[in-house]
Amino acid sequence: MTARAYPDTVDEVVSLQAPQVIAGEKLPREFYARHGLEVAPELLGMILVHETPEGTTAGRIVEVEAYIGPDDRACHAFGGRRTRRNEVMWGPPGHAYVYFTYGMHHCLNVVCAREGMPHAVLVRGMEPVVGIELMAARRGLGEWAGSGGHGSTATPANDDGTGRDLPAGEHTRRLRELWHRLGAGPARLCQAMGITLAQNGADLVRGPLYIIRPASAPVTAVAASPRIGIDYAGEARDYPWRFYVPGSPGVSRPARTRDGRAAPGTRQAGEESQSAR
DNA sequence: TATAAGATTGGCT
DNA sequence: GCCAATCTTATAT
Repeated sequence: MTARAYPDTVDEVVSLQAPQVIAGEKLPREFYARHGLEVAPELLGMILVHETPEGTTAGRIVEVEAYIGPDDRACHAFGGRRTRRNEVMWGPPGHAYVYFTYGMHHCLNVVCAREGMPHAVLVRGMEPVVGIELMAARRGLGEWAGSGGHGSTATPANDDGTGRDLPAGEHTRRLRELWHRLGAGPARLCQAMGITLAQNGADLVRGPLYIIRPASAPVTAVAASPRIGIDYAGEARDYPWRFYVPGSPGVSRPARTRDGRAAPGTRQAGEESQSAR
């Protein structure tokens, strides 16, 4: 039983890019001014938007992780550490905490809770909604998403350059893979959205980087798992503070469970369902 | 000033 | 599955 259907046709993708999907209310300060564990799952399905001189990009958030302050060993503010890097976490809610890591990657967090209480939600995965070609260009995948070239419904990855239609299954596989490469993972997402340290501290309630509640396409299923990449965090590594939309191609990787097996609903881009189908 | 590690990704075995 | 890339940040001399 699938919780949500993912695009099988070009038309469905086009409809997902339609303006009404991003027509919605910008999330107010009060939305963010709550405990990180309360905000995190509610961010799933919301639309992250970034307006830049290059153009506007937007994506549907499908994977997040909560980092909840001085007592959370995985949190940058663990132990009450207040540094130049994490300073924004300590400020008022509704701002972007962007940090640079591994010498090349940026990660976006949404600051929650109250000023002086460093909660943040890491945005780890999205499904591209607006500006897919710009995202692809930023990610160095221009040839993947270049304008299709024929027909008014030309969309990313629907064209093999021969002018012929692709088989339906192959089409779906390519779409899932493109979406995965554009939005699955905190650093991929930032690169696609044009988010860098320049956005660190940005006010999500006032500026060109913001999150809206979509007028349609609500999330129908939420799964939880341990957070990714925090083996250093002691027993906190097992806390189920990662939230994601099962089956979405925008989810970065399978859940890690205590016994090391992949959890349900974490199929990767382009994968076919293993079970009933 | 020096050193180690990182809320990752992509390429190769 | 393993490992290099690449450099800011945090922390220890």
